[in-house]
Amino acid sequence: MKKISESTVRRLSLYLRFLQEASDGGLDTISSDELAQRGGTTSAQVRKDLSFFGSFGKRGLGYSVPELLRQIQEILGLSRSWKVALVGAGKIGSALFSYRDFQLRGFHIRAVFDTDPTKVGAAWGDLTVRDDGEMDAALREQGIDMVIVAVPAEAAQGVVDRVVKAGVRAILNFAPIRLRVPSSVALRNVDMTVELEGLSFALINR
Amino acid sequence: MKKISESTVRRLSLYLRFLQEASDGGLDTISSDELAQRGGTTSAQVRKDLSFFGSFGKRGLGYSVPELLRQIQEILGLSRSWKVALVGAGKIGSALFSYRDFQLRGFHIRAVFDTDPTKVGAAWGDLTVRDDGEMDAALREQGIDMVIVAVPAEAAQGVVDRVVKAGVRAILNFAPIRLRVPSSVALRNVDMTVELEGLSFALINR
DNA sequence: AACAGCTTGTGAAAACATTCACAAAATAAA
DNA sequence: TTTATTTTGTGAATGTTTTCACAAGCTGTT
Ligand SMILES: NC(=O)c1ccc[n+]([C@@H]2O[C@H](COP(=O)([O-])OP(=O)(O)OC[C@H]3O[C@@H](n4cnc5c(N)ncnc54)[C@H](O)[C@@H]3O)[C@@H](O)[C@H]2O)c1
Ligand SMILES: NC(=O)c1ccc[n+]([C@@H]2O[C@H](COP(=O)([O-])OP(=O)(O)OC[C@H]3O[C@@H](n4cnc5c(N)ncnc54)[C@H](O)[C@@H]3O)[C@@H](O)[C@H]2O)c1
Repeated sequence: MKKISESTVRRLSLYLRFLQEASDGGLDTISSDELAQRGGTTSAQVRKDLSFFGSFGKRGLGYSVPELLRQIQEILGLSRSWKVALVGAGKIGSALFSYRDFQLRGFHIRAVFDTDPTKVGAAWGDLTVRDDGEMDAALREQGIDMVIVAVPAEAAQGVVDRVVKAGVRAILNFAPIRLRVPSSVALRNVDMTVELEGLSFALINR
Repeated sequence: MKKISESTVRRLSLYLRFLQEASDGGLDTISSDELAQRGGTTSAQVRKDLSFFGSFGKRGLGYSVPELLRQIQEILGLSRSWKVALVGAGKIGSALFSYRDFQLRGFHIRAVFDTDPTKVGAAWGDLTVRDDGEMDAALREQGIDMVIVAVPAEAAQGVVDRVVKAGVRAILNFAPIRLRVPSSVALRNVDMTVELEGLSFALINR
């Protein structure tokens, strides 16, 4: 299969979101142009993005909202549910844990780990925060698909090495550090400092 | 001035971080190749990125760590301090508020707003959570440079319209929605669902 | 059945970003 | 001083992504 760019995948996520809104609004067809306007892109871009995966539209008409919704969910792997573990039960960890949108889209947090004895044992929803030492075995036993890393930067690489060794192949990292992972592991970083610095640059350059 | 790409700016942020580490480690020169390896890029890329802004290195030697540190801070606008307001004193808002890295890099949260009467009036550090109704005037009075939007998606566009009208020209958005802003306003989105969906796509495509 | 009005799907062109490759400059050693 | 070694800065080459532009296909109308 042809290599799909990261920007295409990001845009598919956005299209999916608009389709959901359109669907909630009772709309049943949508054109590439409408999709584009909502996403701040062009209709040609929308069509090109979709064309990597097939032809889902009807000329003269546009796309069937429920049909395209289903197709993009399929493409992105969202028709199944994913088992997620959260490492680091701190401030950002707890915000993420209670974030309903994740559940809603099929990302289910099934385990939470921390090293802090004052946090281990705490009840979080229907889970218990477990000791970090149990992580390696638990990831395998529970068949965890993805790990969210929300530990301090100094601890992050160590955690990730163990996570990778345990066979997990997708990681979402919140620590402000460039993690090293084998190329077989998918890694995304959420780096808020980089975003703020980008804004700073924009402010002084106009 | 030539247009600088967003990827270049992102990488500058990363270089800055490595330079800080190098500086803390007592290193006083660094080569484009060392910088590249830490950032998962190539030495040519590092040199090209820097070349948009000047020549900071010495052939045969590399870059002076403190000098390049200062230069990149200057380029990114980090030699001054920025006044930031936080809108939405919820779970993610409170995590962000207590995030020390922001302060450390010159982003100072100077005001927090919320609509919820049970939150308004609460003491957050040396600030008081203020009523959302006071926001428009306060942004101007305090000379706020940037706003962090951490309100529910439904409320985000409304908040942003007011923020823009109040003259703020940089926004960091956490709500899972595509905000519309005039092109004179810099906008960055932190969209965790998009990242998770990217991981999902990666998992089913190898 | 033919025509008018739209919108898709897609090669080709244009714009943009990364990598290559090497002359130029700096240092240190002979 | 000359030579060997290192690493920058940068045009040119290559690779990637976006935009353009239009034939092909679908619907509804006459
Ligand atoms: N708070 C924010 O808004 C924010 C924003 C952006 C990035 N981050 C980053 O996210 C990470 C967490 O930030 P936070 O504010 O939640 O910090 P925090 O101190 O509140 O939480 C970190 C948690 O990780 C736990 N921990 C430490 N080592 C561990 C290990 N080896 N295994 C498991 N758990 C371990 C700690 O006990 C603590 O509970 C940091 O890297 C931070 O830079 C935070
Ligand atoms: N919690 C997370 O981990 C997380 C992760 C990613 C994105 N987000 C997004 O961040 C936003 C906030 O999420 P949260 O979990 O903190 O929700 P939350 O409900 O805890 O907080 C939202 C806060 O915004 C306030 N608010 C509502 N309308 C407002 C207005 N017009 N002006 C000012 N304040 C207003 C509410 O009173 C509440 O205190 C949401 O858009 C959410 O989708 C949250």
